[in-house]
Amino acid sequence: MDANKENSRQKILDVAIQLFSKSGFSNVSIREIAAAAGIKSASLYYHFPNKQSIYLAVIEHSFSNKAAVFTEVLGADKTALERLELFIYKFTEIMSKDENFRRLLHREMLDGDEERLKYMADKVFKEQCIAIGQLMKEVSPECDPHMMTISISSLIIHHLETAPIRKYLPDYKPEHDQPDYIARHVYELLTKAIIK
Amino acid sequence: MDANKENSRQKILDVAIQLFSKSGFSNVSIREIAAAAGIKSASLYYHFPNKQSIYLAVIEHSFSNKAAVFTEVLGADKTALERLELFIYKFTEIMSKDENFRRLLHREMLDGDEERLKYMADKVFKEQCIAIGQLMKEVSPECDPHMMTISISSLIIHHLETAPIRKYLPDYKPEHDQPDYIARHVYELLTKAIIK
DNA sequence: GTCTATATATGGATAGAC
DNA sequence: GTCTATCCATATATAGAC
Repeated sequence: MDANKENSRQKILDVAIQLFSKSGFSNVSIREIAAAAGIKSASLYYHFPNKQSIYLAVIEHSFSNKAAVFTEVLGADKTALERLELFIYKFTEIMSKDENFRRLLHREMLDGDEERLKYMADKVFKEQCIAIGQLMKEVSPECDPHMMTISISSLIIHHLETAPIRKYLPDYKPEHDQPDYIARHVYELLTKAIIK
Repeated sequence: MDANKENSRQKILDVAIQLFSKSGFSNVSIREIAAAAGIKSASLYYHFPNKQSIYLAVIEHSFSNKAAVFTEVLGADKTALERLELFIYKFTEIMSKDENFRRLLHREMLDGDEERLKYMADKVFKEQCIAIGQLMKEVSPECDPHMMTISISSLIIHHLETAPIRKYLPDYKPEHDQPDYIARHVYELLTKAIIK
């Protein structure tokens, strides 16, 4: 039946995102994906023409709908500074939960070709970047919106992404891994100068 | 002669760091490394027992001597704030020049096992983290030294590392890629609150 | 130290039955 | 839609000559 076709396709994508996120494109075999999806590798070729197309479907599926999440927060009926705070907390929370997305993003930054990077820029980031840039100019008119936007996302993503190594670094405390702690740190870093 | 042995070994490491940095461990073949080093793949096994050992040698070679570079800057006879500024500019400049190191680091964060992450923490970062943490407490006694240290390095590394995609993002200007511009942005972000 | 030749394994992909 | 069987390319690694 038709339901099986969609079921299998979805199952393949579900296991593939996990595997690709964990190990990267070339460290995941067709056989591995098929086994995790509960079918034989030949059957997988009924749903996708080749390995590359699975990966691209994973990227597209994983990156779509990310842009829309923050539109609400960034357009809320609050002061600019309140919206900034809200965005930082929301962004940290969402990024903290979606490790697959974070790692795929990370991998694409290293190995994505020009076409894929442009796709990500246009379809995943552009809309939010404009909104955050706008917000930053409201908060601080003379700032560089491009640099500030990158800085904010960098701070949040990097604190989350460095968790595996930070625990071996000086002054580490378990609460450093908690989304709210990270969000607070980032918000205060932006709004309070370290010198009085 | 003995010189040839060391020459070949060094040549292999030199080409291997470039290839591993560019494509990652599993996307580089022994044949590729051998060809780039000007020998046949069988000859490569005279110098290294297997592919993994080449990679580990590359990591060790590439990551050693990184820790010492900043000791001078961080120990300079200046005010804490001046040392912070000096460190940020120096760190940005060095990271900007050594793309191989940056990308290997990036890859290790994704794929490094516990042992390699611990090695990196101890041998590459620990010493500097302590120095920067100390410096930050001098500049701002009530700050969280662990979070501040990660934040500073994140900001710098991420601005450099996102260069390939930033050019497709809103408000991008070519000077955003220049080390001095990035360093200035980071220093001002830390020292000037975005709200007055 | 470097070579040629080759053993051996694994992975992507296809053919054709059910 | 999924299977079994198989082709073919590529990769790591070894054997043994020079």
